[in-house]
This record gives sequence, structure tokens and C-alpha cells, in this order.
Amino acid sequence: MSEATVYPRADVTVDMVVFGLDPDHDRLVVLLIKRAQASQPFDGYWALPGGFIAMEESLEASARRTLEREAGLTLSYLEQLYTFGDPQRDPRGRVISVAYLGLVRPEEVSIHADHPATADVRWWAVDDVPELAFDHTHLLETAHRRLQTKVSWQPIGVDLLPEAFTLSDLQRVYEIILGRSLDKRNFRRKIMGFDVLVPLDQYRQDGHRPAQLFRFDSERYTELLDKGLAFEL
Amino acid sequence: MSEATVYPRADVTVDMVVFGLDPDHDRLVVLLIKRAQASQPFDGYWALPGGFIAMEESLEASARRTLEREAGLTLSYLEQLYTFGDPQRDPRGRVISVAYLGLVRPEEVSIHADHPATADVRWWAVDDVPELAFDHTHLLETAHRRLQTKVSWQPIGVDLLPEAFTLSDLQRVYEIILGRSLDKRNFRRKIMGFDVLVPLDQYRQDGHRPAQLFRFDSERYTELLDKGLAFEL
DNA sequence: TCAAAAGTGTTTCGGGTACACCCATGT
DNA sequence: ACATGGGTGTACCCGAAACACTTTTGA
Repeated sequence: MSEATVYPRADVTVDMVVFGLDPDHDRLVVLLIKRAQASQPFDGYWALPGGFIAMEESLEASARRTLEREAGLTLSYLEQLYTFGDPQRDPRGRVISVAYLGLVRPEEVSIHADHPATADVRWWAVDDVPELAFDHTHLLETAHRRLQTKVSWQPIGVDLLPEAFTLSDLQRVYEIILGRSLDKRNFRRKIMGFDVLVPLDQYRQDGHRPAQLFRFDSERYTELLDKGLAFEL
Repeated sequence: MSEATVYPRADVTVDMVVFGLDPDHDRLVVLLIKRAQASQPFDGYWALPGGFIAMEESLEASARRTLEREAGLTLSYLEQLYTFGDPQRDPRGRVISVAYLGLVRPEEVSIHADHPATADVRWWAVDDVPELAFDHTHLLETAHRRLQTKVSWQPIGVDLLPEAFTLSDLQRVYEIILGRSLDKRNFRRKIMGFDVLVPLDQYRQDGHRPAQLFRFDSERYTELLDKGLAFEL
């Protein structure tokens, strides 16, 4: 509620916790950026991608732009996570960070999968990240928890998969995120009961019995929500 | 992630959505402040209490201080709600608002219950608030929804009541917040099953059969959470 | 004695969970 | 023929929801 103000102002940044799936589809990965050797503090540390907000754009637009600029990525899902404003979180001064949680499809993950050892932008397995700059380890943990709870009442698992996917793919996503195995029959019954997956006229052929491919029907999902029906697990 | 920066900076404020209970214990109320007639824009409109963050204090501390300063209130519950950063939300310039959701006990509500018609700080029934300044109607709706969902999996209903309360008091709180009536026997069984209410050696006498008073045992509740047990409804 | 709120158990129903076998394909 | 993942149905159990009467007090 600013009257013409004389208050000193904090910097406002957006930090991004972007999750994807390993090419092997068996681990959750997160996008990190290596800070330049010359940039004090935390030089050489890995950190979450982020950047200053622009004056004329919304926070969400800042989030998407930042990611486009720093990693050339397009998100399939984006939600605001939390705002971190501890006065000590950045040693250089008061920086308030609005953190966002993002998800990408596998095509996007492959963008930085090339030279993992040397590149300064790369995907890291979530349970094997190095020590991060600033309070970013804390942000990452917060995002991971949020993903785990959210996935069980919103079908955001599909945003980690290609447009067309099999039920086993989807189950694997849930198992990876939740960190426990699920019963195949119960999972299928549950998911199909929501009536938000539509079968395609395609099957995946991979040396075994072909698997039915589905796509997520987001209109149907919106209908469901409006009707007050809850997606659960 | 600021390097020594040349970016223009946005203002950062904290806006507070503080809920309480009507003295009659039958409505949810929210604290509003009337903007001075001279303060463009939205002069004379009612608005949520709020203020600029101080450079050396945390966001949460800013929230509590703001409320203390503008209304002399002490909160029994406080949580970050969401950060609103639409470039157009304040016509005077870029203002990013970190919104907080707060709850107060009935003693605090009575502070501004005196001369409701004339005072410039007063409690309003949530489903009867006037048109608010800025995007505050939107903030209020967001907070109200959050309260409704949160109350069903965290026992924050107790933060709207005095230290000592009866089971009927607590049930009424839930009914007011959720907007529907609950079965008395099921409610009691459920609540007592969590083992977080301890009976006091006191009864409330109000012209009818005396009612057992309880207090909320927050240590026990923390234990529960650690054991992974979930409070539900 | 009446009005008003406090307090108390049992039955029913539905969803969650556990569980094992056959099918289609490629090698 | 065999290995690999795809696909399907049923029984049990527990927690949620529905439901009505007795008790205690003040007026």
C-alpha cells in the first residue's frame, strides 16, 4: 500500500525449481546452473536458475522468461511455491525470492543431457544434488515436498510425460515421486475412474506386448473440478 | 540472485487477511481498514491492513508488526498465503504484495468491536464485505478458500477460540468455516480420536447443562505429525 | 415442567487395499 | 520356448456417514 514512498527497497527475484524425468524414466531430476567462478559469493556452486523480475511483467511471466533465457526450456506446468524473504538469505543484501515450481516433459530434459560433466547447465538427480548456493537446498526440499503432496490430489504427473503415454509410464511417475510402489490394478482402476485419460488409436511397441497409449484430457479435468469432484491419489 | 544491480526495483508490501469470530460466535469476520479520504487512489475504500516490509526483518515479522501497528492485534496463527505481483494491481506503480493469512482469538476481535459504524478499523462479516480497494477482494477470496481447505487437515480451528473451549464451540467453528452442518457424534468421536484435546477441570455454566472445557495440546499435535499421523476433517 | 444445550453407540455403506494369473510380443 | 512387460476381477476390512434418545441445568 505505497503512498509516494521513501522506504529503501529490496530486490525481488524469481527462483525456479524445475523437475523432470531422467531419460531412463527412473529418477526425478532438477535443473541446476553453475555459478561463474568469478561471481562472489558461492562462486562455482550450483544453484537454482533465477533472475530479477522485470517491472512490466507478472511474476509468472518472469518465471517463464527466466527459464527460457537461462536454459531454453518450456514448462508444461508452473505454480507459485513460496516467497522466501529472510534478511540473511543473500549475503549481499536484501533479496526477496518468489520461488516457483515447474515441470517439463522429457523432450525438454534432453536439451541439457548432452555433456553433463562439463556443461554449466544440467539436470541432477534430486536425491543426489550437490550442496547448493544460498538457501537453495531449502527451496529444493520445499518444492520436492510440495510436489509429493500435490501429485496425490492433482493429476500433474502427466506434465512430466510426453503427450502420449501408457498407464505404466504414468504409474512409474507416481512411484518415483512418491517414493513407494503402487499396486498396478488399483492404480489403473483409480485413474481410469476419473475419466480424464482418453485412449489413442496407437500402441507402443517396444519388444513386448504393445501398450495402449493415452493422452490427458484437460477440459474433462476442468469439468470435474467444477463439479466438485476431487482427484485423489 | 543479485549481482550488484541496476534493475529498477518494485515495492514489496505485506497484506494481511485476518479472520476472527463474531462475538455471537456465528459468523466469520475479517479485519478491514478504511483508507483516508485524501489518499488516492481508492480514497475512502475499505482495504486489508498492510504495509511495507522493513529491510532488516523477515516477512513474517513484517506481517506481525504491521498488524500490531495498524490494529493493535496479536495473532494466534499466521501463514503465508500467496504473493501477488500483477503489474497492474496498484495504479501507482509496481507493488508486489506478500499476502498472509492470520487468525485471532475472540479477545482480539473485541478490540475493534466498539463503535463499528464510525471507526476506520473494524471487523466485517466475511460474506458481507463492501467492495475493497486494489485487488483485495481477490486476496480475501483466496484466503477464505485456503482457510476452508486447511481447516480440514490441520486443527487450526482452535486458533479462533479462547484457550479453553467446549466441543460445541469447536464444532461451531468448523461449521462456520466450512459452511455446512456436521454430525455432533461423528465430530466428537473424530476429534477426540486424535487425542490432542485435554479436558480441563472446568465446566462452562450458561443456563443449561454444564459443558466440559478443553484446551488444545500443541505438543501432542506436533508428536502426531512427526509420527506421520494425519489430522483429517 | 419445560426449554435448551450436553452427551453418548450402533449399523450401514463405500472405497481402499491386498492379491495371482493370462496375454501379446520379440528374440 | 522363454523372457518381459501389459492387462484384468474379487474378497476383505476399515473408516465415514447416518441416525435418536437421555441428562443436566436454569427459568
